[in-house]
Amino acid sequence: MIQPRPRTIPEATVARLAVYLRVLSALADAGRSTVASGELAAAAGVNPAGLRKDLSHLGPCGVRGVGYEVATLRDRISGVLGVERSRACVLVGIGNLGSALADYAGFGSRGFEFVGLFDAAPARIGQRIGGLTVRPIDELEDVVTATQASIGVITTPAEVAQSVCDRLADAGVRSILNFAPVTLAAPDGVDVRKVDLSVELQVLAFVGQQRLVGEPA
Amino acid sequence: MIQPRPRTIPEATVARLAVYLRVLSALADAGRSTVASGELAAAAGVNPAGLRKDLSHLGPCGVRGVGYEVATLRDRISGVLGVERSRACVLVGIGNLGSALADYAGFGSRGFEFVGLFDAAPARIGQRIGGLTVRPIDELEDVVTATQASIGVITTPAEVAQSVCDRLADAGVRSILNFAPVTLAAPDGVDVRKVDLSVELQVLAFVGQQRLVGEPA
DNA sequence: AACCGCTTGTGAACGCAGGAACAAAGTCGC
DNA sequence: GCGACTTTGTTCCTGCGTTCACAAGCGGTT
Repeated sequence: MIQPRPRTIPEATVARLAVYLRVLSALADAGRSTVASGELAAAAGVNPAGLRKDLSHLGPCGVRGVGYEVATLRDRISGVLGVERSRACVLVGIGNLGSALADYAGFGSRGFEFVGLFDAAPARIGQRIGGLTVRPIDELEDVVTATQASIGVITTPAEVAQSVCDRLADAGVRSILNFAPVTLAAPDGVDVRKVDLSVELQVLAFVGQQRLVGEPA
Repeated sequence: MIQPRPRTIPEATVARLAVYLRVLSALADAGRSTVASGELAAAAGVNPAGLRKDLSHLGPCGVRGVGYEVATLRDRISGVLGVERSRACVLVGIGNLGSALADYAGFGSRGFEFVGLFDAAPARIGQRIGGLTVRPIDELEDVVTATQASIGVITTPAEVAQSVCDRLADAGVRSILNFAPVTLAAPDGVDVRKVDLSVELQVLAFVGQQRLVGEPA
């Protein structure tokens, strides 16, 4: 399976492809067979021209004058994003947020499978969430090794996030999604991505108040 | 209180300011009095020059040859972000994720106060989370009006997110943070910001697999 | 009092993402 | 069979964000 296309896809495009994929799945379930870029862009909340440019990274996959075939495009994006391959993930920190992620059915249909839930609190160990049992943090390395998990999710308190990150990296995890409100340092070859819920809220509030000042109309 | 500075601050800068604020608070708690841009940038995970440019939007607030005074800079950023003003927020959808947000103490210290938790499921109504009682969704409009809440957070299932968004907007909420995996439409004047956890995971996985292909070393 | 080292703040160049406009291509109607 | 319409794929351009590099300024030292 050769790849004659430019092998790099911008990160912003990848994020939008995931959104398109969700919309296309909904359209397919609704029985739609084709869709034009304008409609798809409206459903995804983006500009039609930008959408077509995003799709052009996958090579030609539409029919001029008609639009895109829903099922075909969905499968094409699935293939590029690697949805059909199952990826083993471990999740550390089973508080409310960790429970929410472990319980979220949406991950399974996107190729992500949690193979281990870990926490340090004895009270949480043994809980069953989303078909898995919470295990003590000491077993982290063993599980990562045994399952070849490549993705780790950190939903611990900030104080222990760095040590968890170090242990994940040492155990061989190459991609880490961090929800703890700290900036993590990781060795080269390990990609850390941060999601900070309070920062999102802060930005939202700021643009809101700035709009009031800018447009006192 | 005049503002001779350019009154627009880039959104990307605002997001980083929130991160700097957190780091500065930690430094202040640790007893540090001054900090240089290099150290602060390392702690925040950004480029030193970019950090200085970000701070330049607030006007001069450092001392050349020395660095930044921790407490002063912290207070300056707090003022710009409006942390000290309390903002009333409502949260709709008290599942695992909603509970995690309602329970997260970090919001209170950033100027965000939840004044209403809502859910449609009778089983959840009456639960107490983070000092508040979950109320039926029917009371949403009344609470928003009474508290003048300006921020709404949606953590409902995707199917009902749009209707909740409509009701929030009608009730007068101007800023909405959406965690449901759908793209919401809102009238002009209402700012919707989306956080999609599965998209984050998807992007993380993609760059991880792309790195393997790109650098087979 | 003058020098030196350190750090900030800013100006310029680079690269990238986003938007608009246009040509290619395929389908539908006559 | 031919023309016109629709929609894609691409190209150009504009603006923003990021990075590098340097001048300005302050404290400490002699």
